Amino acid sequence: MITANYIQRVNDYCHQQKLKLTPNRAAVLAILHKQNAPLSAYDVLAELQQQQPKTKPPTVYRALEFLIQHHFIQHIESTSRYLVSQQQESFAPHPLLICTDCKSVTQMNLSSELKLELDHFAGQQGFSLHPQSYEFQGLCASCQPRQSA
Amino acid sequence: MITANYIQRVNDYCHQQKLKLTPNRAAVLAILHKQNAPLSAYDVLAELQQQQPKTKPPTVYRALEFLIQHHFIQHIESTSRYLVSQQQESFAPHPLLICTDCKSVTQMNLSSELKLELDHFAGQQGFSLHPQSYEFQGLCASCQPRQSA
DNA sequence: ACGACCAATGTTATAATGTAACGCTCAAAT
DNA sequence: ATTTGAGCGTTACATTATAACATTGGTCGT
Repeated sequence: MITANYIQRVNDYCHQQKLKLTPNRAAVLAILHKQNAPLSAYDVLAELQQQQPKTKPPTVYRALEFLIQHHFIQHIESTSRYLVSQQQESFAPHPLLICTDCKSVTQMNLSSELKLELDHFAGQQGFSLHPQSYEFQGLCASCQPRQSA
Repeated sequence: MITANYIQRVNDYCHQQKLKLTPNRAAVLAILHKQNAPLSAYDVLAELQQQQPKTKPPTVYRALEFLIQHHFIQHIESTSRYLVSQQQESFAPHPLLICTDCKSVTQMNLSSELKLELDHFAGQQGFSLHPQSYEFQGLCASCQPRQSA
């Protein structure tokens, strides 16, 4: 999806929900969408500074915080990167698969049965899970040891 | 379990496995075990410096790396803390529940069926999961909004 | 015993990530 | 018209982590 169209769509959604997609926030989201890859806050900062050289870290972090809170992006904890959420009908996070070797990230879909089971196990410890804010570590297809034939 | 006994047990295990639990590594593990709570690398450093004032960050990070690699401790990615793995029969990580409010952490047990299902979903994306290196975000019992009766 | 080797550690310096605190502005609410 | 509060600018700093190189100390082959 073209970034401009995507931003427009997010903008519409924000109007509906009475959220303010300010120019800063839109710019940060656009940068993440255009790259479509996990970026560090300072990667985003560097991009922003192309447009507005005086931008400082808190500006970026504040925008990221807003975008995370409303599920437009996800914070990848294990690599300190930020990624646009793959969107189906609505804006929501997805469980992430993190390759511990090459650090690549894939968004995963879990069945609703499986989500219920996870809720159940978490509930045994008194926890209520945020929907789909999970990270799983493993090895991606390219980083798995090859079979010797 | 008393820390001295625990360290002894780890030491025995390391001998069996031909791993070297050096004094540094043992000291770091003992600190984490004694506190039995998620500690930052610099918390550990401060403790170590009580015993050996000239200790520097790389010493701690190297010990942590060893301890993580062999599953004696886990790195909590979302809070940059380190925690002794709860041990059943063997040394292995556990899925973690992280409270996004108070940052408390609980180790969770999943059924083996559930683990298989997770492997299945990850496999659809070509991923092979490391056993139980998962983090789930949610709210712990104390941080959940109360029902108004 | 001797030296070659290698893993672990010591040491210096710095990189990368994230935040506290304060003040300004501007639009919305009263 | 004032008040209020969210968003942002700015300074300074805190926290987390690592690169790079020197040193030590034990193990192995000869």
